[in-house]
Amino acid sequence: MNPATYLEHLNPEQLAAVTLGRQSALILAGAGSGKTRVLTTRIAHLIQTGQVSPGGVLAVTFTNKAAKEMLTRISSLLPINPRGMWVGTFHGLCNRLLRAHHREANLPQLFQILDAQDQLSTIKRLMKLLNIDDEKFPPKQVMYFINNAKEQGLRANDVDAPDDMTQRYRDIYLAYEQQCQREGTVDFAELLLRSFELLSRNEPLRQHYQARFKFILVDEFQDTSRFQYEWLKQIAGKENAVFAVGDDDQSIYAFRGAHAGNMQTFVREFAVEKIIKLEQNYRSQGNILDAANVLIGHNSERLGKNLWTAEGAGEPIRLYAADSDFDEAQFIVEEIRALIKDGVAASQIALLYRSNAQSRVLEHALFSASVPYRVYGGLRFFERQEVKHALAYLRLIANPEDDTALLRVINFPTRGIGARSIEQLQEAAREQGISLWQAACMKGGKDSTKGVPAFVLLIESMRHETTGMDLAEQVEHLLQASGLVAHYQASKTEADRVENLEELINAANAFLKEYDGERTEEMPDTLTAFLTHAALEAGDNQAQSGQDAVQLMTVHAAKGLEFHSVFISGLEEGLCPHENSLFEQDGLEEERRLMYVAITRARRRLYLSFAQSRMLHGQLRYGVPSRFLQEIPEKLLKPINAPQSQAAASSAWEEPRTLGSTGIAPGSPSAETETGQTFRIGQNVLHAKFGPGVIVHCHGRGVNAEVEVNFRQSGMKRLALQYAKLNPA
DNA sequence: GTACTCGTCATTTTT
DNA sequence: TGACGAGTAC
Repeated sequence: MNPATYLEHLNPEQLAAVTLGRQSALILAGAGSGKTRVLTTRIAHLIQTGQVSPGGVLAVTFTNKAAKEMLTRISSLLPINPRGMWVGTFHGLCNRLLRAHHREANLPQLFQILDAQDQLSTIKRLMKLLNIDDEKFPPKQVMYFINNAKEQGLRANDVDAPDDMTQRYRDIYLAYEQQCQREGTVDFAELLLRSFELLSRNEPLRQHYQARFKFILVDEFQDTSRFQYEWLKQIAGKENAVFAVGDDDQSIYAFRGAHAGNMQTFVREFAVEKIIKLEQNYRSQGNILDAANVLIGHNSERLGKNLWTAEGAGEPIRLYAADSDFDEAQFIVEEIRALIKDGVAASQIALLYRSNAQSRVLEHALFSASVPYRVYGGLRFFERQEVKHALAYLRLIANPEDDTALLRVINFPTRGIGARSIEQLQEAAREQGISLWQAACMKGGKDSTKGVPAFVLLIESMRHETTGMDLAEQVEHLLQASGLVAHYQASKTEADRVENLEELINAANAFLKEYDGERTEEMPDTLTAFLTHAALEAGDNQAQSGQDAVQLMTVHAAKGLEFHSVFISGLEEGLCPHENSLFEQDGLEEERRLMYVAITRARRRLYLSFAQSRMLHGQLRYGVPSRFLQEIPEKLLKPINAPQSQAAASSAWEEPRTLGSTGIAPGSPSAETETGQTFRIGQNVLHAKFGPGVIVHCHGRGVNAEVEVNFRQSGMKRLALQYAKLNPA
């Protein structure tokens, strides 16, 4: 394509970002401001104008989906083979690096990648072996400890252990480290750490890559963790230009290590001169953007940005106050039907919520009204147990030393190898410092038609019979030979899993088509490549795709997407913002960003709703409208109703309304104690006896001050502040 | 080994 | 409320 053509439709800021020379820059790209376009156009432009060859480009994204999208869009701009470019997730790129330099990284070339499940089961197994009480040391905590250490760049021996407890954790970490090394397995955090160490310890290698990647681009920079940032520094060196694109207002993954503060650090450490703000929004209409802008304005830790649109104000934001979660769902379904009737595609309607538990009522209502819908979340394809079983057989073919895989299938389908035999194997393996597979092979002997010897034979014959087959044939053969298909077919309750096994053959075929022609020096083995693919991208996590259906998902899952119409439901204190977040550092601001992300998903129509009562954990809870609703200017909102039920009339709703017509409870109906301590509706409190709860109703002052509190455990209580030991949470 | 019961737990999640 | 894991009984 002619450069003039693809540069033509960019706005001035986008153009400046795209055509920036070789210098580090921070692009603050607001929601819907065309950041992917900027990224891909820049890469195309750099190559087109000869500033760099494809091999000199490194682009990092957070999801495989984003990486794929980027490659597709670059290919549509440029007639080049994008293969020379390194575009991928942090983990994908680390994998590539480690495969290419496995010797230097002290790994077998065919190392296997453990997903979170595998990692946890490895830890559990190890702890059992070491006789560690899993009550005192919950395996999940151990996993968290290990990953946390790795995220700080620490090996087991580097971890500070001031007390016995930590020391014990460290011991397990050490054992885990050794176990992985023995098995040739690598977890997600290890991919990062290992490749970081590879680069930092191997100067020639580091220089090689630093010389190669002249232009480094990072997408969703606000989501980088501290360690990922260090990793970037390592590969970028001092000379190279890092082009970081991100939006601090959309940082919603702090809970899993994202550190938006990297943006400021980056500006400082990379001597960034150019900070370009992309503020023109091409997605939402004015009212929606105004609401988003005002809301996010309540956050203090911001780099500062204001979205605007060339389009008109559009429709007002609709606000619905529901009596109950049931009523809320009912309302949403009615509106959805009306929208669909007006010609909006069902797939252009999204139903967003803070936590997955909220989807149930909504699903139920949609189902009853026979509105087609699709729920995102839940198990992903490669995480399903039947698929993991099948993959375990594949893994054993590729590498029999893989204890995790062996344990997974040594007795699945059942073949008479009980817990005792397995313990014996583990015992033998530990004593002699060998793998379970080796121990199993030695246990040969008398009757090779049963038990462990039969299993050894089975795996070996599988390996022989599959040599020479292509990947899909191998998968198909293993499914049969292992007895997996027969097992599931025979099952009454799990027969549907056979479909997924068949789907695995399709996945193998699809994988072959996509990757086999492009075998690289880093990845000569198709089987390992496929297993890596399975671990690194677990596949879709949406149920039944296809079909035009309403989309249900958490706000987190909606990031990066857009819809004609968006419903944000459950806007109650305790849910959104989530009560747990209030205890966290920067928690409330992150919740507000979440709300910001949710709002900016909508193109034309936005519905906000809350319910005064909601079934949660089997208990009826009375909620108070989210403070975020009060932060949105009233003039942008159009109340659909005022609450009318008896329940509503007798509860918090009777308090004077400062916001009048919107039906939003005021921010300050409060009760004050003699000592001057005040409590207000919606506030989270802690009671000495009843534990945590939310204030639902306040009345009186001084010695007469009373509050009604909905306690998490014990439900509604009316307390006289004079006596109750109530503290703000 | 499997089917059942009981107890526990309950944001958000990609790689 | 309901999903899941561990433990128990056959």
